[in-house]
Amino acid sequence: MNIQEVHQHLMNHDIKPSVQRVAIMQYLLEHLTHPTIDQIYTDLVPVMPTLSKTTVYNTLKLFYDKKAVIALFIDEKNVRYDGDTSNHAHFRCKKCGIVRDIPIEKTGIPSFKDNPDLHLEETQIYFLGTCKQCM
Amino acid sequence: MNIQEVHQHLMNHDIKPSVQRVAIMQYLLEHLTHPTIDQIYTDLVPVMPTLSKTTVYNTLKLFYDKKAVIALFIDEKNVRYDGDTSNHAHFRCKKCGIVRDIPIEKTGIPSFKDNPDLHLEETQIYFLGTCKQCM
DNA sequence: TATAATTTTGTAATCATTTCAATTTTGAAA
DNA sequence: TTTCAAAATTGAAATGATTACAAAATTATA
Repeated sequence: MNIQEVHQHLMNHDIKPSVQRVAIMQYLLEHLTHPTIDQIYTDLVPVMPTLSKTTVYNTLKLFYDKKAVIALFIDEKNVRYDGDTSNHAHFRCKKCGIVRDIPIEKTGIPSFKDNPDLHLEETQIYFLGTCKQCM
Repeated sequence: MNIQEVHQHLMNHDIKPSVQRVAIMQYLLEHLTHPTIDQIYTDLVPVMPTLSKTTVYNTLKLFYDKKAVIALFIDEKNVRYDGDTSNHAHFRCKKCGIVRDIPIEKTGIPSFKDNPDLHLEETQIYFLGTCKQCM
């Protein structure tokens, strides 16, 4: 996705684009590997040397609040982010830590109809176990 | 649940009982409020003054590894624990932070049949949103 | 009882995240 | 273009959860 498209993508989510925001969103859209803040920062600093880690934190909080990214709490160590906001689940291998996407059939998603006293904003489905390589 | 029953409960999970382990498990079984390590420690120290927070960490890691408790990563701040290991989901209010149990109809649980290259150990379903009080 | 293994404890270290004030950038108005 | 205010970025310091580790205490075993 080129810069203009990322720019527009941010605008669509009511986020004022800046050089840093575009770079971070572009990174997320091109790296669907559920990176942590540190991974994003470490990968972007070489091409954007003035980038501050605080900016990465600020920016991802903003993206999350605007629902432009998914925040994954699947890992107790650090939060991971996913630029793919479509409906899907995640699997984490307890041994090597890798996080994989798991497609969810629409019928497989737990419903929330019977809780009128709770306003649902997001549903997170995590599978934990062992991947083939670690078995 | 009395001490003998908690003792047996630990044995059933292949956990060697100790005074601390029994106290912590009893606390978890009697407080299904998804407490954090700090909450458990703070509540138990008055009745067990020599208790160390490290012991609470060690013990809950052990319980989790033995699948005697559920660990909730629903909160990016800290891990929460649930002595109820039966199949259920959780809701967290983004405003006040309260974590509630959500019963899940068996049919509502996403299946994992189509992933023979992944060994599934646990499924976590989190709903995030706003509770009635905060609306 | 003596000894070994396990568990508990407290301190110090680690590391992700937040706070905060200063600096820089942006955008609008003159 | 210049000026000014608001917004965004930055870096350093603080916070707070968790882990590492070694000593002390407890428990199990010979």
